[in-house]
This record gives sequence, structure tokens and C-alpha cells, in this order.
Amino acid sequence: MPDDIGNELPHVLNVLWGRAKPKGRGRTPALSLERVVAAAIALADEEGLAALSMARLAERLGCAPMSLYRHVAGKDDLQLFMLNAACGPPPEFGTAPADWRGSLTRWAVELFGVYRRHPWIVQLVNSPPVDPGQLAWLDAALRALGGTPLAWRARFSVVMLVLHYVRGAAQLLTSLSAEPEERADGAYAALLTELAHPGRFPALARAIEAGVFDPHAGAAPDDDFRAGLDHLLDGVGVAIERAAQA
Amino acid sequence: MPDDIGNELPHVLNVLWGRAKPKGRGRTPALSLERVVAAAIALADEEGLAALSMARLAERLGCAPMSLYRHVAGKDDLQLFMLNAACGPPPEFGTAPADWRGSLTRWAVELFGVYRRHPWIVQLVNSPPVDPGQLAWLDAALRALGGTPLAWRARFSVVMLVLHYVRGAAQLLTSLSAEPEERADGAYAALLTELAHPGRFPALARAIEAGVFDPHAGAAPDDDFRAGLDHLLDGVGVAIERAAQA
DNA sequence: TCGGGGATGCGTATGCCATACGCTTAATGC
DNA sequence: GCATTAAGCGTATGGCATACGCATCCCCGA
Repeated sequence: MPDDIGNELPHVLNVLWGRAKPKGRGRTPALSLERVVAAAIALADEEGLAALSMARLAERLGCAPMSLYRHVAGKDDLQLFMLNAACGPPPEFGTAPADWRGSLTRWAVELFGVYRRHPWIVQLVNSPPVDPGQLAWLDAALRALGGTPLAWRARFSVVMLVLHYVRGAAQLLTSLSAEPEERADGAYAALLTELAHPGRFPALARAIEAGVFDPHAGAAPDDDFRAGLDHLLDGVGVAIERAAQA
Repeated sequence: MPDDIGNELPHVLNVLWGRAKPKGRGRTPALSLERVVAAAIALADEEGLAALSMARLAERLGCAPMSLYRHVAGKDDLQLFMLNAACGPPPEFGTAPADWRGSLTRWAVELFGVYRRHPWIVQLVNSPPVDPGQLAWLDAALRALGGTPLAWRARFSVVMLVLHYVRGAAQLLTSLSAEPEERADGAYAALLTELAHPGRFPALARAIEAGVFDPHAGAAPDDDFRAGLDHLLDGVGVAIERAAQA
């Protein structure tokens, strides 16, 4: 009886998966879960996750702080809903696309865009995904590898590899470009030049000299992301060839 | 005059980089920065980053909460010191080791160990590294590639690739195994089986069936980590061969 | 047409949190 | 021994999440 399990699920999950019963009685709601979540996402986008408090969210919605708790059980719940809504639908491709590399690249680039648009997502992923939004992305990535001879465990490993890369790259780029107004654009590069003396950190000093941290030298950030992704997918290609020969 | 720049640095950085002047006068300190940081690390290790508050830290040290502020300027400062201290020294290898793959593997495995021992590190990296501890690791990874024909920018890209993978893998493993006591070990797998119906998430459902999320089936977590790392380094190898031929 | 059940909106209160300010205390060097 | 200087910390403030309970208002059945 799988439905029995459903009854034991936390209420958040039942709502997320559309299992909550409609109520239809009582006072007409001025707020809705969707409005609350959308406002929370907008607030986090604009002012960062640290600025997201129930009080400030209520202020933005023009209601009292405690009103929010009629729609979300607590701040953790709210963040789960935010996560589910902010990632949006994954790119579409069939169950076993012929071009795994193109599909996975598209997946990674779009996910990168999501993380760049909503940088707070990276900060609040502390537990494995349980919402339909994130699981849809996971499913899409696994489907991108559907045409390859890899075993399921290997496919999962590859997807995690790409996911971690996308997350890390987005986080790095965000943290580098999000120095608010206190410092100029290349402040980090200048700071490193001052701190990383060649005697102590020879390789780092050479890398800095080469302009690795200089945002204006070299390629655009998105190109850097693509280059790293290509390295990564080269490795996946090796694994796929190996699996095909076995 | 580079020393002028030093005077403009935030005080935290001067302390981190050993540029703070000794004082020598006044009441003998009962606390020390080292003791405060060590206690904070222990607290975060044992009870998680969320449980780290100035009050609880003071309690653990047997002092009043406000005493801590004589050694750190605030909680952010404290966390920077924690980051610097917790990562420890990176593995040793020369400036241009012959075996880049072995060196980088060792680097990644040891860093993975650090993240597993101090899971909170992953949660508080929001800005680029400015402390000697983290920069030493960065330098070591760049040195691991010292014998390859890659350009500096490409080396940096590879290091970031590996770094992101290590971070992500550690975070995933921690979040999967850290379900405190409320649920059994394979609870997440069971939950997914319930939620991810094959009609909606075909690939995910098949992956779950294949036991991807089952902690007892298949390889040990560390082996999974090594397998993913090998995929990744295969890709790096491709890039290195390409650079050698050019 | 009109109660009454039921959910909504929210005022109040509690307890934790970081931390600014300034007083007390004690060690150093003259 | 006394001035100087920094350490330790008591108190207070303002923000935070959120438990609890009441007032409000709407749908539904009579």
C-alpha cells in the first residue's frame, strides 16, 4: 500500500508533489504559497540569502510576519519551496538522445544559467534533492546519457561530476563578481598579488602574473566555464568508449 | 611601496599573514586566538555549523561571550580563521613533479579527507580564498601540474575542476550520511522510490532500481569518489596530450 | 436569509542571536 | 608604587524565528 507511505510523509513533501487536498472552505486567502515563494525568490535574488528574513519578506508582501506561517511551516520549508520553484523545468530531450555530449552540454549550460540567476541556490543545498523541480533536472541529465553504454551507476557518477562542476563554477564566478561596491573589479587579483609572494607560493604567484585572476584579461567567464566543461566531457567520452569496447 | 598597501589591509588579513605586531603589555591573556579557533572548529565538527554561536563557544571555553571579541572582530572573522586553520598543510611535492596525475590524485584525496572531517567548510566558502591555508592548497595543486605543457590559465581551470568535484562529492556524501537518527540509513533511497514514479521520471526511476542511492549496494563511497576523480583526470589527460602536440 | 464551522490574518510574547559600549581588573615598565 | 595599557566581561539593543491564541471573514447548509 504505497499510499500509506504517502500519509507518513512530511506535509511539505505532500504539497510539493501535489498531494495536498484542496480546502475550499473558510476565509478567502489574500496570500498564496505561490506569491510567498515568488516574493522570497525575488528578495533572495536582489539582496542575497542573508537578507531573506520572514519579517522582511512579510514587509515586501504587505502582510504581517506571522501570516506567512499559514502557507509555510517555517523558514526551512520556505527554502525548500524556493529551491523547487527557482530551478524551473530542465531542457527537453528524448529518453535516449543520440548526441549525449550535446544534450549534457545544453543541460549544464542551462543549469549554469539558473545558478547565475539565483546564486543563493548554491548556498542552501545541504541535503539531497526531494522536490520535483530538482529531481526533474536529475532525470533529464540521466536521460542525456540514455544512449550510451554506461551502467546506471556510472551514469549517475557522470551526472554528479557535471553537477558539481556547474555548481562550483557558478559559485566561484558569483563570489568573484559580487564584490558589491567596496572594491573595484580587479581588487581580488591585486590583493593576491600583494599576499602571495613567490617564495612562499611559487606556482600561485606565476599564475597571478599570467593574469589568471584578472577579470579583463583572457576569455569571458562563460567561455572559461565552457572550456572546463569540455575538459570534463572529454573524460566522460573516454569512459564511454571504454564501456563500448567492453 | 608595497608596505603601504599592507597598512590598508583589513586587520584580519594582517593577523592571518603574520603581520600583526606583538603587544607585550597589559593583562596576561587567559584566552588566545588559537584556543578560540580550535574550540570553534571542534564545536562545528561535533554539532555542525548551525550550532556554532558566540555564546555556545564562550560556554565551551569557560569565558563570557564578549571575551571572544578581544581576539576576533566578529563571527565572520572567526570563520575565516577557522577556514584557514582547519584545512591544514597540503601534501608535499616538488615544483614540477613528473607524475602530475599521481600528485593531483593525492591532493584531491587529501582535500576530500579534510572536507569529510570538517563538513562545515563547504558551507561557508562564499568568497575567494584570501588566507594562507587555502592559498597553500591552491599553490600545491598548481605545482602538481608544473611538469605539464599546459598554460597557466589552463592549469588553473583544471585545478578548479578538481576542486569543485572534491567539494561537491564531499558535500553529497556528508548530506547523505548525516541523516542524524530520525531515519535509517537507506531512508533517502526509499523516499525516492516512493516519489519518483517511472512515468514522470523514467531515467531516475531506473537508476533508483539499479540501487544507485542504496548505500549498501555497490562500491564504498570512497571508491565512488575515486572513480569519478579518474573520469575527471582522464579528461585532463586528453587536454595535456593535446597541449603537448601543439 | 441567516447562523455556524473553519480557515485566514495577525498581535503578542519568548528566547536566541550578534554585538556596541564602557567599566573593572591586572600585568608591565618606569 | 604608579601610570599605562590591554584583557575580561556586564549590560543593553535590536533583529531574528516562531509558539499561541484571538479576531475576522467567508462558504455552506438550513
